[in-house]
Amino acid sequence: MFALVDCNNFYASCERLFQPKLEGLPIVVLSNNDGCVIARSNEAKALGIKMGAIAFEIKELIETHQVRVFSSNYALYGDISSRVMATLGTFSPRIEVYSIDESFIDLTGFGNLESYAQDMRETVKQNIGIPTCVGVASTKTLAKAANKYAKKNAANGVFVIDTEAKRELVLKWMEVGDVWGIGRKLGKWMLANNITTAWELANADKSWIGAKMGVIGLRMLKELNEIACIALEEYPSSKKQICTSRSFGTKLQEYGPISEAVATHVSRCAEKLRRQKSCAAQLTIFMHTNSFRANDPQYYGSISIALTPATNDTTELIRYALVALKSVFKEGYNYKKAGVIVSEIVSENQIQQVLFDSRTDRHKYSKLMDVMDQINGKMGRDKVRIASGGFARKWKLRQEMKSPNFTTNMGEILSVSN
DNA sequence: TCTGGGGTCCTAGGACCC
DNA sequence: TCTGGGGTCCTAGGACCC
Repeated sequence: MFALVDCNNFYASCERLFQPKLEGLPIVVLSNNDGCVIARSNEAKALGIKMGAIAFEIKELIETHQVRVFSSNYALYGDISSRVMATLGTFSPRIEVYSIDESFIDLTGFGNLESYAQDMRETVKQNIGIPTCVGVASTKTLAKAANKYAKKNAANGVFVIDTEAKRELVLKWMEVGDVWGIGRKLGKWMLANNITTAWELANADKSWIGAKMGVIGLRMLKELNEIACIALEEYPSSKKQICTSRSFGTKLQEYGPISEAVATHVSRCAEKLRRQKSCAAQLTIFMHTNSFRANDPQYYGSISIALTPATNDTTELIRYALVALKSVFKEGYNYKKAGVIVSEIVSENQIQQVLFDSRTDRHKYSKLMDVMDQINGKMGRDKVRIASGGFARKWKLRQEMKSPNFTTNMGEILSVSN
């Protein structure tokens, strides 16, 4: 049996943790650059604020109803997430952290699942302060469905599918578009073919689904019918591709600040590579204008270069990246976003060596990176960094309403006065 | 004025091999 | 008139997830 534990309105709940006066009030959290809504408290949902709503378009609604608005604070959410996951980890030897706010937990062999799930919820709420809901079932897809049902219908926040009647109840209640793995396109197609509920999908003609959706569809049918096809993944496999990209706070025309942004993104990618002990053999740089500004001339530039040998050295990656950037940068555009992708990722101890390496002192640089990571790990991100990342940060995000980093920065720790 | 960021898997088709 | 059988690798595009 799998439990799926999902935090309720996670980002909004995190913002409330250290500001309990916000309890009961509508809250929204905005995407990077304060662009659109990515999390809402129940009160905000009740006002009709949609997921993905564009911030400036709902300004009036926000003002009228005194909605509290936050810029996203990923340092906070990430830290709270790891605390939630650590607590959940005490409930089973096998847990898969599926996303920042969700975990699958193996409960095979556990007795009285209903009260055990209830206990997990209460412990997380007690220890961390984050509300959750729990769905339990024999496959991951059904656990997802049970969780969704619990969120809407279960007073105690828990639903266990342990009888055929309960499976039928949930699947008949669930819209087909809400099934895990059915997105916008397939959802539309299902409706056009008179499949409206998860139950109808579970009982649809196999060969017909197979023809349209291939093995993914067949797997989904099995999962909905209690045949588990998707295993618990306790240990995250290393990434095959790593991307760091950001929109700029304002539009940029000049090469200088854009190159600083790119250098900074490269540093992040290199850190992520080193954290998973791997190197990349390909580097892609992209940059583009704002496609929403219909009257602006548009440009999308991108270039990929091979790295031989594969590397995770920040200094080397930045050097390549800036050469690449020069070749795609064109004068005369209003740039909105730039990003870096590293791919063709290999384990750091399985690198194909090259005979004529331009760098003969790799071991020195590798030590340098170790030291940098150690210092930054202890003293905070970018305490030591490569100068081409710049200092003016003209490209930095708009984040006008960010809460303090209550749990990750000593300088911003909650202060209590009498 | 203002529209996020980061991933994975699968399939079809082309090019190539013996 | 007739033209085999069995593979692999790569890429682009489409779909999905949070």
